[in-house]
Amino acid sequence: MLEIRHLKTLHALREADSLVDAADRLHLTQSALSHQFKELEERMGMPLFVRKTKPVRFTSAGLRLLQLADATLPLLRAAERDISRLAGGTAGRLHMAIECHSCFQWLMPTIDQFRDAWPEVELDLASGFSFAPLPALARGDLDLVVTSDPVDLAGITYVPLFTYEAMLAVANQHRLASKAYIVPEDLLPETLITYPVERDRLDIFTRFLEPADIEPAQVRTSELTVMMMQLVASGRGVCGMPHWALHEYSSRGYVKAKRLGEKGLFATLYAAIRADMLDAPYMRDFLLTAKDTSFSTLDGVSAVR
Amino acid sequence: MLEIRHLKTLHALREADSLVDAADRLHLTQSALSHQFKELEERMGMPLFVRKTKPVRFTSAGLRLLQLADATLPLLRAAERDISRLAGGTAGRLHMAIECHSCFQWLMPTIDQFRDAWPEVELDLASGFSFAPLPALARGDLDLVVTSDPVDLAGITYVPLFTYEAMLAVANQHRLASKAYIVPEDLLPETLITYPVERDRLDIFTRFLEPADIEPAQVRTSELTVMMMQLVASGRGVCGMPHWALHEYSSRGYVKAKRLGEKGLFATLYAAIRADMLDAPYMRDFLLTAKDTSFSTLDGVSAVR
DNA sequence: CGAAAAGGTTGAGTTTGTCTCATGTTGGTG
DNA sequence: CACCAACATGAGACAAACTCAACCTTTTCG
Repeated sequence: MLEIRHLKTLHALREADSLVDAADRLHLTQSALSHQFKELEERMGMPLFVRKTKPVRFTSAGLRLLQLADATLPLLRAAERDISRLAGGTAGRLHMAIECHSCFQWLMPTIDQFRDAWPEVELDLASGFSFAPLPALARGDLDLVVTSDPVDLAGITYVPLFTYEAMLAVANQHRLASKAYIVPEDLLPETLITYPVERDRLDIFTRFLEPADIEPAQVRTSELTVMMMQLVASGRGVCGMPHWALHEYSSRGYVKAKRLGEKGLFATLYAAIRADMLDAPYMRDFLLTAKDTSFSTLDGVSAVR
Repeated sequence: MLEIRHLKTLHALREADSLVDAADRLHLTQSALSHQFKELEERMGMPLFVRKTKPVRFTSAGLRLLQLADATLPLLRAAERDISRLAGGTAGRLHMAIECHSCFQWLMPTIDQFRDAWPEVELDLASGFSFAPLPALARGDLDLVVTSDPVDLAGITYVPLFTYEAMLAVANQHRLASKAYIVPEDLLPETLITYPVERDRLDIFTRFLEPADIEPAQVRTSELTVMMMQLVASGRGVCGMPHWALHEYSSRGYVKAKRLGEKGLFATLYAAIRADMLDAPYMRDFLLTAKDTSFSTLDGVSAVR
């Protein structure tokens, strides 16, 4: 019924002040506009503007449609721009979210580097998200989610970034500090410090304590890594943490990092993206950059920054 | 380039879970949709969805267009609904603004009555407007403005509602209370109470005091009519006011209403509307109702409510 | 005052686009 | 292996939208 062409014509007519002028702007003949309006006004059942005046005057119906044009045409242009960016591949959008709470410090250098290489790509990082990130990814609201447990979802692929060891941070003089590795039972009398998230998103519960059916004496949470290290160092608890996040503190002798289980507890971080985004050159580059950065961070004799 | 049809098809495709199904909903053949998408994807330079899966899976580009569809299709529907209301004439919109500060109490019974007669018409009354109402009327943001000074504006017509006399309210024992009528000089030593609006919108200045080049000893403002009457009754000032607004107070002996000038100061209230709205039946009826109500109010032995 | 210019309408003819119909292709399934 | 379901493709039908040319109407200006 109503077409975008009509909205564009109305819009042009407001800018111009006659049909002739508007036709020029639209690269059409004046006759075309006349026909167009005749038919549209017939369909609408009333005139849309008064032709005799200069500039033309719109009727209430015309004004209502202009209002619609003002609301929709910009949206349309924005979408078309986004699409052509997607097609071009040198620019686009990269809205991220991270599930892994201690990934900030690792992600930042990646982002910094990426921003230099792809200044045209619109970067955004949703951190404290109140929504489920994977559905948002599938819906198109997000473009990349960093997660450690890949769930099978149509259209979503997981690109492994790196594997790390989750370790236990204990105070230097802690009774566990001299053990070769930690077993679940060791945590029975301990206070465990975690990030304030659900248990089933913490590997130390899902893959270490719960399989052995062990519950620590106490569990407390903290938002900040430094705060957690503070608590651990002063002997008020222990905490599980990626060894690369721990490195900064253990290498300076603040705390000791202990292996969890005889063979260690390893986890892999994945970048979840929509399958078709694998083709976007900037996405390929981001993933490579992320892997590179993680290697230098992991082997890092240098402190994590 | 991009057409509404495409957005509708995409939308239908998301609800359905195959091209065949979507085609059914749109009352088209599957072939039509296939052609449509082929051409659209060609224009966009990339696929919009994956066909092999059930339900279909959208690519990033497809999701972006769906987002556009979600944003624009509702706007479109709303506009079409408004237009068909305008055409039908039994329903529509009537957003009003009043320039005349003391018109509320007069307008209310009109509105009450109108609402009963035209329940389908969406009524709104913008009172404390920070914007200029007449341009808003021309733009289509408003549909009716009650004003006492009609300025010539393309496409705007003024329908006279009623003529009233502006009078001066004074305390019963006031020195002016016994005069047959008030002359500008009488106000020289007085405190004049007005509504808090610009002077050039107050008839007592523009058409009574300023022509005689008289300035009252003091001018103070008040928002509420009752408050102004209170001040007048206790002898702390005088105020100009439509006689119908004054009637409630003067008829009960709280204040006295005096004529301004020998022949009185008369003003006419107009309803400003866009010319083409004169044809809308509900608008015609509103204007008639307004005139009727104003008559009963004006002759009103009954108090204004 | 009359002619030219400018804005708009209308009808005919042409182009373009969009649908249907018929048929071909592909991937999964009893 | 044949069949089915989903989708693709080509040809033709039809409608929509544009251009061209002629015509009407109002304004402008010598």
